[in-house]
Amino acid sequence: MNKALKTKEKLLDHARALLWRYGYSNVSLRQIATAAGVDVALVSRYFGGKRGLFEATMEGAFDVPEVANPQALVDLVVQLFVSHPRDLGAVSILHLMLMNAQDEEVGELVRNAQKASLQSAVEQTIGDSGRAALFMSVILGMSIAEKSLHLDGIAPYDSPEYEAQLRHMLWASLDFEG
Amino acid sequence: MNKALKTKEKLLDHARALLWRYGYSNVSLRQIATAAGVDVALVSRYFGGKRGLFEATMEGAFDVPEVANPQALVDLVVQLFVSHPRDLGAVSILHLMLMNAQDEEVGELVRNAQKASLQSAVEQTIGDSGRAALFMSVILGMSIAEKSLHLDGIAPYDSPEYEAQLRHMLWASLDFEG
DNA sequence: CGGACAATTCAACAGGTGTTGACACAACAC
DNA sequence: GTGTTGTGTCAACACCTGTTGAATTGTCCG
Repeated sequence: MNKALKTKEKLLDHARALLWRYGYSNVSLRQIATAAGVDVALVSRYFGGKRGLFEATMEGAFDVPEVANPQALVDLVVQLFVSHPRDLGAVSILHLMLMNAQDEEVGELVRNAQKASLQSAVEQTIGDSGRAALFMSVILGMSIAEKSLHLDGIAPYDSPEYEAQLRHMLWASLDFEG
Repeated sequence: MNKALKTKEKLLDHARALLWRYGYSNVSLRQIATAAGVDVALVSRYFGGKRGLFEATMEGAFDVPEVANPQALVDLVVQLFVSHPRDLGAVSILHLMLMNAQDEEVGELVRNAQKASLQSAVEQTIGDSGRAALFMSVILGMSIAEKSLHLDGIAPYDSPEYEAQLRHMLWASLDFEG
């Protein structure tokens, strides 16, 4: 019983790393199983299939700490992306959104989960759903520009320039008067 | 000879519609060929394979009209996304970027083409590569938020609220002082 | 009509996918 | 020890993928 739990978590870890990063349909169960050092068949045995494995990886994925006010929210985002870019947390759920939200098979799952926890939390501390959406769009846009499109003008995550750009755009989103 | 050109273009049209929208690895040649009403084998015969077909669809994809100044650039973007959202142009090359820039097989191709034409054009009219990158990130972020994540707070493309949000964020990107 | 060549269809291929059921091995209960 | 259950391995399945070469149809010229 204990042993099985360990291999389940090994599968979950590598599934998160691969499925989130490269997208649900771009990673095969055999890749995941090989990375985890276990047999492919165990995925279907333990999680009921590929989709079940993916659903399991999303458990609590969008949980977010409570934040008092917009100022603190900006600081938190900056801290997550600039100061601790290596903490899988923020960067990897960004991959989860960017790579899987449009997938035909699991897209709705991702969108609903995001909406239910992350987005509603942001809306709550910002107060307005319009500004909250703009706030999210800044994070998404900056990330896409940097890591997916490799735009030259955007500094790497780890730099003070990136922090300045990110802060500027985040505050701009909060300044919007609808 | 003329007949072949017609079917080539039929293939190209449906390839653009499907590959750009759903991503290179999420669409099969048989889907494209069926949609175009031709045989799968013709893809390899005429374009040398799936990758060749995709490359052909990207010919001139990121070509962009010359724009005099940032003001006109903002107006153009607003016009493309708000006034004429049904014109395939802007929306579909956005899909091209969002769905394929991270693909393992054709990602670099897309990123290079984008960089070579669209991005450099934007940089030229804005004058600063940092602000230009932020400008692009606004478009990307707003699009992802609206069409991929389906954020509630963002109005649909066709509405005056969306135009106000878009204009606000675009100008904010141009206000950045690096 | 007949021939020549372009245009298209068809069947098959090798490889990869998720999933399944039968089997082998371990760990523990009695 | 034997038996039982949890745990993992293996081979095979049906299906889909991109690609290929041979066979077929279509089209225009003499």
